[in-house]
Amino acid sequence: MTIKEVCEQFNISADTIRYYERVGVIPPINRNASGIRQFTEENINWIQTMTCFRGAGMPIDMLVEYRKLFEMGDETISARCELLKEARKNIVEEMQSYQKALDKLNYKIERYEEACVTGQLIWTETK
Amino acid sequence: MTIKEVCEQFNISADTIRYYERVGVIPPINRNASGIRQFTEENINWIQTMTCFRGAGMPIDMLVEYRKLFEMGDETISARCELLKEARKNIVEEMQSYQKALDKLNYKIERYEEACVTGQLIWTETK
DNA sequence: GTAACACCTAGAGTTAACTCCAAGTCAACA
DNA sequence: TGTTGACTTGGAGTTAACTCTAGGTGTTAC
Repeated sequence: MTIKEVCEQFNISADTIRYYERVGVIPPINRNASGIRQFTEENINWIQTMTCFRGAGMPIDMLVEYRKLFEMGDETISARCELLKEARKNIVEEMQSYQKALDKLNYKIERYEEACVTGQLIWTETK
Repeated sequence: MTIKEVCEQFNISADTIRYYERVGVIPPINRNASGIRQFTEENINWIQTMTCFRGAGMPIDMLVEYRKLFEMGDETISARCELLKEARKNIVEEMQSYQKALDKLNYKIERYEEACVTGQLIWTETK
């Protein structure tokens, strides 16, 4: 698979993929005779996982750390598990913030929609 | 209320509050005779709302835009409503990404925990 | 054979959102 | 009265995560 196809599949730029390889978010990608990246199934799986985690705000250095541990083999299984649990904790917390904002937005949007109809904007809470 | 108390209440830095005032995320705060900010109830409400929205990734310039519209009075009600709907759309999308990552994390953590017990790491999916 | 195109590298530049710094003011206390 | 500590300002610096640029190579289309 070429870089272009990967870009299209995951909707990220070629620069981003090259950057991810450079810093170690994804493994080194094999090149063909003329130096062009040829992505294997396994490469694609890494990209899929890492872009998924990035999409939930997991920082680059945490992803790099995870991959490093992975490279070190089975003796890092519990370390990887702990890392992922920490990531999960962060994500759950983030989602709670998002939910709070969503509740507030829904409340405000409702009030604004009432106001559009009635011409009266009434906040029964400051939420 | 002093800046220190506001910091403690919302767990943000004084620099951030001053920055928010400077760029227009929150209204100009009244000063006492010696130039020190005195936060009113209404100021606090703004800070509460804006930090809530920021906590869900809503960008600064969108918050500034919202406040600008608010300052302009009732004729911007529908514009504010649209802005908040767009923000909500973004947040809902973000939450979906977060949920996907969370599912993947849960799957991986389960496999890793099995592996810690059995010594066997078995991925039945590449998710 | 040459033009267009997709790719490569190294390294510099950009952006958002803070965060820090220097220099100064003011109130309260020893 | 002087020093401590919380605050002020304008402006510079930082950080993460890309994103862009310049200069180059290899493959395909006419």
